[in-house]
Amino acid sequence: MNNPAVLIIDDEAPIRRLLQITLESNGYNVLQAGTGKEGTVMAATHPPDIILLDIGLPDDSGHNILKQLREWYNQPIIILSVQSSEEDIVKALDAGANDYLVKPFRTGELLARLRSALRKNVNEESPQIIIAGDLQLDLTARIVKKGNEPVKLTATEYTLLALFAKNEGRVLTHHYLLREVWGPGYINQSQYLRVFIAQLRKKIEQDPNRPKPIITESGVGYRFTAE
Amino acid sequence: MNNPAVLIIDDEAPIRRLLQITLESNGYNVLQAGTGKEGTVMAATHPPDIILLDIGLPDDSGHNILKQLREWYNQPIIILSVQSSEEDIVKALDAGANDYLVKPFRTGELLARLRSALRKNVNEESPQIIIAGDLQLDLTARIVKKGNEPVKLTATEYTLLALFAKNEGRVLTHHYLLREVWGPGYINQSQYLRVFIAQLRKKIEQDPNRPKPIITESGVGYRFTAE
DNA sequence: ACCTGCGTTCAAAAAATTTTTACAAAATCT
DNA sequence: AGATTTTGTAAAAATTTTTTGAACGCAGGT
Repeated sequence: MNNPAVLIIDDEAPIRRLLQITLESNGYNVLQAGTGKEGTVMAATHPPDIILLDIGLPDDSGHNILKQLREWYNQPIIILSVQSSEEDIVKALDAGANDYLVKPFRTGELLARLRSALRKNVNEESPQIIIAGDLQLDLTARIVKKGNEPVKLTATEYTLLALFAKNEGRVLTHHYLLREVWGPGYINQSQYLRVFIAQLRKKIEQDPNRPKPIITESGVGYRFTAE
Repeated sequence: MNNPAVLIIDDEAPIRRLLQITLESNGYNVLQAGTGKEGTVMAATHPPDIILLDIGLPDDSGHNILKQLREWYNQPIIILSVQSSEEDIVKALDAGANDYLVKPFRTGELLARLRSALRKNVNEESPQIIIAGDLQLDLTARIVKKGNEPVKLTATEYTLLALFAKNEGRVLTHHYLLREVWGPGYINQSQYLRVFIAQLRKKIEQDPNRPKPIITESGVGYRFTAE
């Protein structure tokens, strides 16, 4: 991964600044938020590769923010907290946190735990080239070919298709697709989805005899299949 | 995951025993090894879902064992250690450990970190697949296959079948099915149920010689059976 | 200022699904 | 066995969802 993006959610500006310096000098792109609300918005608009969340924020209990984030955010979340009680730690981990560091923490350890949390996700992203019928997706190069002809896709179309390719065979709900492609604020705009599915189909659809690669699951969502 | 298997590699028998009792009473299957060598062999012969590795063993530096395990073992490894120096922690995490707990650790925290480490693997893989005769339900992908042919189900039909599959062998009352599938306001619309049971049967019914998978319990409800 | 490409919105047509209705078949009770 | 209740099936009507075409507006480039 090139320059992973880290979102820091912490109400103490000095700590944010310290973290920013440390992280940036170690090759991370740093985003910051001073409140939980700001943090959830930023996570939605610029989804980072990992979140550092300080529990004990002014505008909302950090646990609520964690819960809120976990409803849709699937990347690692590391908790930073002055609370060292077992109860706090267990609560946060069971709410979906991946790790919990007690403040004051050691910089080297934080960096190591960041690397550890990010490592897994790298391993998961296995085949970067996906074949589906006569379709060929190169997710790293962002190139789509049908047969041997390159297919020209717009940004949104590509995001949508890539999402399908990464979840081949699985049904993706309208809800999920809208949130991933357009953002959490668009989960009711199913019309967008319909229009773009139609456009995608027009561009990537194969011989009429073959089964179509994007299957409609009426009332539920869509499924992309390689068969 | 049903009863995840945990491998404890620790040279102190009392600690192993303590861990065993704690873990078993929390629904884990426990494997034990008193030396690093024994541990690597056991991990290879009975691959556990997660490993608890005490660094500081007699026959080999724990770090070497960690490195050795990581050459092929992809499940989470949590380090337990009396060493709390930053150097040790960073070294272990960078060698592939997923977490690092300093002894003496708190039991609740250990359990929470176990859950956290296992959670990811559950989410990422292990599709929940239920087999019933020649029927195959993939509850995560929302796919139903009969033999090798995919079966096309509507949203309601699928909800109903998934409910049956999750309660295989159990009688589900009309009342219950109507409430779960259509909602609490529909518990008297038994006609809906009849129609959809008929449609489901038409789609998933097997060879006429086989017993039918959806059994009518007259006056009570229906039962789905895998045999 | 004028294109052009892209994303969004709207609306009507088409398709799929659910609900309703009516009646046949089966099971249960007396 | 006969009556009664419960269940199964088919087809229609009603509703929902999807597809499709067209048009609008914004932003970047010329």
